[in-house]
Amino acid sequence: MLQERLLETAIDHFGRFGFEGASTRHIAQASGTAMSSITYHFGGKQGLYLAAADHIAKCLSERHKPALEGLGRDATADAAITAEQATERLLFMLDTLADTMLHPDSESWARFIVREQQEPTEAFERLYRGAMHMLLEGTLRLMALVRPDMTERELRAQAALFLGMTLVMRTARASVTRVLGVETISPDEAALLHAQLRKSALSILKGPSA
Amino acid sequence: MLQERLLETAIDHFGRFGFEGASTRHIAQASGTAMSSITYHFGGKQGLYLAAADHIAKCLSERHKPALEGLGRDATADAAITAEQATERLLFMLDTLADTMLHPDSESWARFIVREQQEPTEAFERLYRGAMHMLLEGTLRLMALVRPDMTERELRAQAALFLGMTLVMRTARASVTRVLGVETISPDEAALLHAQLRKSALSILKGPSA
DNA sequence: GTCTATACTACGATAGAC
DNA sequence: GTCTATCGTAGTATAGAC
Repeated sequence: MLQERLLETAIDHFGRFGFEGASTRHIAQASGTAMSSITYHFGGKQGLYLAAADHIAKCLSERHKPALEGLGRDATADAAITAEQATERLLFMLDTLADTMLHPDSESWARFIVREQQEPTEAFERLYRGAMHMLLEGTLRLMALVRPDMTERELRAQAALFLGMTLVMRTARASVTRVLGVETISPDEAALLHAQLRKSALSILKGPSA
Repeated sequence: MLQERLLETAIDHFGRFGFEGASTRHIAQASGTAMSSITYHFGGKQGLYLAAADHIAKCLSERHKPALEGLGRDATADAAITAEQATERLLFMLDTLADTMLHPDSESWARFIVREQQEPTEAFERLYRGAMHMLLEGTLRLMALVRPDMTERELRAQAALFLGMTLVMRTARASVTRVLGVETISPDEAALLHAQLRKSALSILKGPSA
């Protein structure tokens, strides 16, 4: 499908070269079509950019659906979850997120998203509403069940730090490979990062061992 | 000084628009000079880009000098540090790094660096050698003193996660402000993030409370 | 729907005046 | 050292053929 092909090429090019640096000519050529197809299907460069953001949001939310299943539909359902269950679900969600960050697919998404994080445009709004919001609020709900002693503010700050521990595997990939002393992240290193993330999250969730 | 002005404008523009998207014309104009000054002083667009990376590395390493003082000069000096002292120094280093991430100066640096992390070029090499290497290896040295039970591999993975918890304040700023429910990070939110980072780091360093 | 052809603007590099 | 002027290339958008 031509539109799909254009979208995926667009995500790659916009992520690599930025909005201004990317060229509709190159995107069209790499998708095996003429530049004017972009005008026809997406209305222009800007339209293609926003459509690319929507596409990423859809892929991301698809990927994390299992980890969010049945969460936040209503307060009574959430209240039935025990602290132990919430902890296990939280670890599963972090695992899923880490999987995404270590998965090759996320490379082009990340380049796109990271740019939007630094200099948010309307595309970030679409990414947030389309995928991130669900993920963050789900995490918060679970954290509140595990740590009823923490204030809402503390929970939100901690959620940001949890996010950082997983995002770093993608957003600072070059530094992570250096500190691990490897060229690329092999399944071995992926397992190591997963395990260390799990241990750290558990330590944090259990709180300071007075 | 013209060169300094050009460098700072260059960091801002390259960070915002990427290497291809940035325009030497605009950089020169915003610095109040002619485009050919860039050719004269830096040899061209590429030369300016690399000089910008060096400039960031210098600023970064200057900023974290106090936290790294007297570390890693020789093994005997490090061995004299107790676990408690090492913990305190590690927390101080994380605090300093978080300060940098929350400081306005790091906004333009971050845009530049984050691009290089995704798609490393020679500029990343300069950033790493000029600043990041020192910081990461110093962190590792201290972590090894606090947790002699952890393997080298585990320590390195954990260092990456620590890095993530601080970097997120800058690299995913747009998401962090959303999850905190604020427009910008005020001193209040900065203090909250600092405190939560400290608590989390301590929990991780103490290990699972069996 | 998809292509080619074209209009217009902006890019980086460089030569030469001062 | 810093400027203006110019060259060749490449960008987006658009009109019109098929």
